[in-house]
Amino acid sequence: MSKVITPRSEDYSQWYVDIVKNANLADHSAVRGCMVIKPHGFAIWENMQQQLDRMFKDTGHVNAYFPLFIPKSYLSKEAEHVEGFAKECAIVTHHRLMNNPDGSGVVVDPSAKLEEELVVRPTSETIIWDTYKNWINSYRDLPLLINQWANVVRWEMRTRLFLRTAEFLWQEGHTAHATREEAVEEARQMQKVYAQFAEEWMAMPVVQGAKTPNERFAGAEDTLTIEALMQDGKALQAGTSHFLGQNFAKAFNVKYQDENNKEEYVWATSWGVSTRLVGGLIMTHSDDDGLVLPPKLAPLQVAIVPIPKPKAEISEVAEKIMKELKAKGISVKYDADPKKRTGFKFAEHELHGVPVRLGIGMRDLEKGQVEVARRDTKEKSSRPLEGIASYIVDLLDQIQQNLFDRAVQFRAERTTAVDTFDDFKNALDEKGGFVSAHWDGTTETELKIKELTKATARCIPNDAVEEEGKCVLTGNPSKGRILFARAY
RNA sequence: CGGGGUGUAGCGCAGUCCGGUUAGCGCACCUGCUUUGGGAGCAGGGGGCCGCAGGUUCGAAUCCUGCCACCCCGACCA
Repeated sequence: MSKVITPRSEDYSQWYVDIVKNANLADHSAVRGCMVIKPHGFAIWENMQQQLDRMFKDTGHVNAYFPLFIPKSYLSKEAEHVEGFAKECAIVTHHRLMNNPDGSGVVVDPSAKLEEELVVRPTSETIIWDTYKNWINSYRDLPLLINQWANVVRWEMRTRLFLRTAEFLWQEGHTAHATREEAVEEARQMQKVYAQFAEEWMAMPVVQGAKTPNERFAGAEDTLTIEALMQDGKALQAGTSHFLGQNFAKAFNVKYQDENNKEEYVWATSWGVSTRLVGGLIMTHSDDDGLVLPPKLAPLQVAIVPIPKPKAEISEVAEKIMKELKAKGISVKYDADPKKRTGFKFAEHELHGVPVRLGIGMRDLEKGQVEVARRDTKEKSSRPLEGIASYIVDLLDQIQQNLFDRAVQFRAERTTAVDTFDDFKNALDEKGGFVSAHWDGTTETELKIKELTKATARCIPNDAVEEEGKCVLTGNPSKGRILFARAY
């Protein structure tokens, strides 16, 4: 039986699609640019949501929900203050259908034209700030720390499963603060929360940094980002946290009175991560046998397979192990389906990314053993039944750590510091990955580099050291290195 | 929106150039037997408005016209 996954070396893009489809995560929808997230894919997203939500609440945020439809005029208000807001949107113009007079289905009722068009939210800043205007009067109302879990729609010209779909699920935090300092600190805090989630839960190392002015979110004074590196050497913007200054407060007239009776515009942040993270997770860890999931986010952590088929003695042992594992908070399934062959089950669990598989056969039981297979390294070993549950708990931790270490090592191998433009181009062509280089700080140079190499400025790393140097393209003076990469 | 490509069974494809029996193959699915410690083998079977709409023709998956959808590469973006 041949493999169902295209080896990565042949076509990375196809490899990624193979995994998404064969592991039953998602599919293209019949609706333009949208995707259907299947149960197994959604379960991963749910686990992400659950942990992120916990982290948001631990940092003082609460959830709320705002409308899907945004009157077009709200976006005009934003546009007056902000250049380059999102323009690729779905727009609602009518509110009724009617039977087609010629009998062929339904048509839009022309008499049901909306007075004002509604835009399906591409992001919620405008409607949220229009609402905040009514919620904020006094310094006592601040800070306002709200998050929303929602779907948004952007009429992207080109879509890619999980990474860029016309409709996607995300969370967007929108906060209002009395002072600039507090808002800046909030934006930094959320960047850290995202980085911690990416590294500790997704086992996906990220670079924390700030976007260059050119790459900033429209309307932001500062855009903080976490940047991950995929196995094909392309970078992925995995999350952003924006310091919005007073731009939205001014656009929507959101003011508060301070202790001295003085009126002041509030300071704002917004931050978000999306189902794109699921794509990032797949592209960070998976291999030619399918999905590889970090134990902390795997919908199923342990699969127990009877070899060669279910038997009373085996299921008895399996039940006992399951009980112990469940008591330790581990999700586990006994795959006793007699219709599927053993080898098929092995392959299927690997395809689905189950971190640990236990194989139990009569031969093992006679020796008081079970077979333990780990997904990350594909190593198999026989372990004594005695104490197997705590062994597995440790093993899951080890796998989580190993995935992270492996990804860190990969990133280190694909990160190159260069001082000449030739080296810059060579590094991109030969290794891909991040290229660390001096830059003169102008948008003009940044765009020129993009034009010549297809690499964009990913970020100015938070931990960049002050270092005198010369811009890799222009030779103009530079105070530090920033990261470039070809990106998704 | 520009350039290229593809639409044939649930999925992947051949057939189209050069029109001609009943449209074919692999995987998947159903039935039976044999298997069963790494994606089983054999035998039998079910499933098609050949993207849609026109046209040419005795005859169209195949030729012509128009439309639609999807994919890849750009531009845009989380």
